Amino acid sequence: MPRHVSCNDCSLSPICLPLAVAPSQLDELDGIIRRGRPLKRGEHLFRAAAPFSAVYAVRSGSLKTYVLSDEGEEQVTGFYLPGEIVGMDGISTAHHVSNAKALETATVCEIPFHRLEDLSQRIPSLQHHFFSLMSNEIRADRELHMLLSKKSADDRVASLLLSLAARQQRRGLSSRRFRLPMSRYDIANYLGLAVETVSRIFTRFQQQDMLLVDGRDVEIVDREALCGGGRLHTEAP
Amino acid sequence: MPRHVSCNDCSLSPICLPLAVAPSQLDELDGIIRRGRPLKRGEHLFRAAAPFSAVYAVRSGSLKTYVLSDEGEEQVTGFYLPGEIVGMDGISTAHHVSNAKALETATVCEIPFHRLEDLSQRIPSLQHHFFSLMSNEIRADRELHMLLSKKSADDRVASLLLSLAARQQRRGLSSRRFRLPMSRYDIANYLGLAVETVSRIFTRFQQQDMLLVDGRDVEIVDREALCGGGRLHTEAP
DNA sequence: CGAGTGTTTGATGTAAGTCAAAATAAGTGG
DNA sequence: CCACTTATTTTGACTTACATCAAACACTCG
Repeated sequence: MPRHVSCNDCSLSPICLPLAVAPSQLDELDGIIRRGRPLKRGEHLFRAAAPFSAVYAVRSGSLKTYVLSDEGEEQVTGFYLPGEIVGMDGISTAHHVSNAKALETATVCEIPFHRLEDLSQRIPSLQHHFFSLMSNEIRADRELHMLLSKKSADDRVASLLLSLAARQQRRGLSSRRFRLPMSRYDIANYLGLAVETVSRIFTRFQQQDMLLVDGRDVEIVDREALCGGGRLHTEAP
Repeated sequence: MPRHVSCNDCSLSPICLPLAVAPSQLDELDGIIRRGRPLKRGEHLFRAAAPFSAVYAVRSGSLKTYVLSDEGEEQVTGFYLPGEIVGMDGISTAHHVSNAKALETATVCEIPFHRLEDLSQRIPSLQHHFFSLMSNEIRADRELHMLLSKKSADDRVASLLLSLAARQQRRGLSSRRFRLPMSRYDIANYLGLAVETVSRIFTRFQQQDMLLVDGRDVEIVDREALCGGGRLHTEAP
């Protein structure tokens, strides 16, 4: 992938920020974006407490965000795939509150936030889109809240798989077969489960012919069953 | 409380939207705000799937937001106290995704969202403040995520009590003694616990001289111990 | 090719859920 | 204002889903 592809030429533009900007104004957006060198697996994009100055659009690869509790234990708070925006939780505090780390080789577009704010003053649709993006993030968090507080371990894993599948689809990729960018440990941590539990659920889903698993490669065989929350083809009473 | 108090005269203005608007422009903000009749306990401010047209600033009383799962079970997603903004999760979808219900008699200021967007185009600090507000919401959700996926029932209840205390303080009220606007059921639901568990924890906190509880009236006796997550005065190893 | 992660599988423990029922509080209509 | 109904809260006995502990088994990558 070329280092200095412009928004104009970027294949992600239909699902990224450019979708909110008229073609005639796209150069203005393009002008404030800084394309960085690729991050290697394990490298940090930003760390908690570092000054907040920008949000980032993932161009390739993937990242996870996490926070450390007072006791130093890690909590994975999100996974970010190409076309998604990471770093929006730092806006209110002037410093980042989470850490962002590459799960694999990844490239991001850096969008200096104060310049994005300036631009949003002149491009109403961009302001609106950014409000929407943040609102989406809030909505996703509410769903996660439900997942963590009400749903079984099976439901949680199924739900994450379906979310990843949907996000693949949005990029025009297969929603049936894909490679998980994150470890079982990260999945478990994100979903509030033990690694062993996640591993057992993957094998069980496979035994129940809902999923084909080969390490990090997964194929969703029975989408309906997964939607039904892991409970295999149960009928309502 | 008078029906048509303006932002100028509202005691909440230092912690509400007006804090982001210069006094000279406050009338413009004031002009788009609609003050509704009080909501009675149990009345809905908005319902999921209803068209989204506004966000709301709580002026008095309190509300909870909740979503219903496919199976019809309720998940409480948040509590909103005076000075706080409710309804921001509907921005991206053009319809509300959650329900908002008054926990007690409550009054709100309705802020038509498209007019707020227009105003934000002209008042940069208002745009920034609104980005901040949403970012704050995201950050709070991340903390909740940690709470739900890593922390014990004790920690969760303690954490909610401390959050409510902090929000009391922001309004200039006592952070030691206050009245819980929500039922044990709502607390349990919000924190992903059973009602019985919450009730037991309240009594235990009282036995451990951390809390004084009389129905919904609480007094935080040992703030440190609560911060320490319910684990009574544990030292770091 | 060996050291170090990451993943799977099995055996056992426990925090918190569920079920049941009493005690208390909050409405509500006569 | 009081009797009655309906919600909310508390307490106790029992159950369970998932965590934890332990150990073998793959990758992968210097």
